[in-house]
Amino acid sequence: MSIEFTAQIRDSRVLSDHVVDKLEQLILSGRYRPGEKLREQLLANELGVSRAPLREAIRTLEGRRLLERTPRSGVQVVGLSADKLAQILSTREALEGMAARQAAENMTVAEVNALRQAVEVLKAHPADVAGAVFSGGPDNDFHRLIADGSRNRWLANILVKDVYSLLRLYRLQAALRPDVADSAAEHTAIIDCIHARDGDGAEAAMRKHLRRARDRTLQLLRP
Amino acid sequence: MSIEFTAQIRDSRVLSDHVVDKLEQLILSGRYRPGEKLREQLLANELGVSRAPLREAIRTLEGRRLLERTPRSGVQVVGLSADKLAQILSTREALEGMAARQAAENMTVAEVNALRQAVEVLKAHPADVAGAVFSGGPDNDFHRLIADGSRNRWLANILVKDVYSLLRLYRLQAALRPDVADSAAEHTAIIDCIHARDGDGAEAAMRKHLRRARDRTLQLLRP
DNA sequence: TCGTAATAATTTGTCTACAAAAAATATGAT
DNA sequence: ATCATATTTTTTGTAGACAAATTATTACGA
Repeated sequence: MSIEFTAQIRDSRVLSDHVVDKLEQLILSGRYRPGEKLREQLLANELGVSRAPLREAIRTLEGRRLLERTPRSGVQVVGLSADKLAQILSTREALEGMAARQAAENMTVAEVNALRQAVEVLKAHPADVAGAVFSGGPDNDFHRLIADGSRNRWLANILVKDVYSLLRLYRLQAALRPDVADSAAEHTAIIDCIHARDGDGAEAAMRKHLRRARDRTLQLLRP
Repeated sequence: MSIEFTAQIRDSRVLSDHVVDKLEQLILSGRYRPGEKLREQLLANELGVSRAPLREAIRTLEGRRLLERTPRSGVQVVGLSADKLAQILSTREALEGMAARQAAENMTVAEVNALRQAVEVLKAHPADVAGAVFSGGPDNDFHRLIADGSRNRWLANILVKDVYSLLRLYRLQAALRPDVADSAAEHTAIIDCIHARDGDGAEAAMRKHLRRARDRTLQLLRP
């Protein structure tokens, strides 16, 4: 009975960690809507756990800004607004620009190839993207690969855990979807800079790409 | 000798919120060191609370990356490393650059004046800065004012709650302190751009400032 | 002496119960 | 009928107890 074996079969996570995932999934799938109030006992029953691990999970998701807590009043799914979305998208632009820069410095050749392939998938199956909002989807893949490629776990964590899940919530609720068709050229430009180890160029290209997507999204939202 | 809470238990916040603050303070003051393992029952006794609110507070501080949890093993204060610090400082550069840009777009004239005053305080009392690492201090004021001035609550929250507290931990443990003397000119350059509503310039100046501080810090850490 | 296995002790994870606060409902006065 | 007040009901916050897993300790054998 080796240590590696036991570590593999044993679930290294704990009940409240699973509750975090499940609850996030319930929110991101639309089961609980933005602004909706959650009753702890009901939710605990629905998830088949007691309130203790649920409350811990709530604190975690509160930290990710997916839940909002009003002391002695209750928790609710975060409310959506165009203003808040603008703030998130600006933050994303800053973070992902830096991610692209560091990806250009640190990505392996194999990872760059994986990036190109991700964009090919995007071009080949643009129809899939709409339905893939729930699970992340290929467009998310592209940005996720860059986040990981930055070799900056701190930055990647904020992007993946905090930013992307909230953006998925907006996309679902506002029926927004990334315009993959138009941004194919921009994606390629980003990859080319990363391939050439051009950090400045990669950051600039990524920020231009995200700025354009942000302007377009916000224009759709408040005309 | 237990660290009890005084009279203010009955406000809009809840016990676990106070535990978050108190525990953060214990870590940032050096009472619990980076890498140190925390035993829940002992800590709960010391704080004068039960384990339930303590565990909720732990989840919150885990989200802020100040604590690390190993399921069924325990929680420990986050470990420090030069590599991790480099990641945090790069992330900070990206975020605070964007904050400076948006501050240039959104700050009121009064806020810009407050900013100038903060720099004056910094120039007048450079000696205070070293001892002020624990409580934030005037240098923190400068960056905090810009974060607030960005009018981007999302970005400001990440900076203030996640980034700054961790940087304080590094400064305390590694006996690092910002070189306020040399950076006075850089501070002024940033403010001038903000005053002139020059977003591009403000972001560039802030990033240059932070890049220089980062290089200097990392050089001290691994020569 | 060192490493390994079995046992004991500690610590974490979860549940249930109770107290306190907030929300909902009912009651009464103007 | 409407507003304010008192009550009931619901929901949140905290504590304490128990079960499960990990860590420490001891005993044993090579």
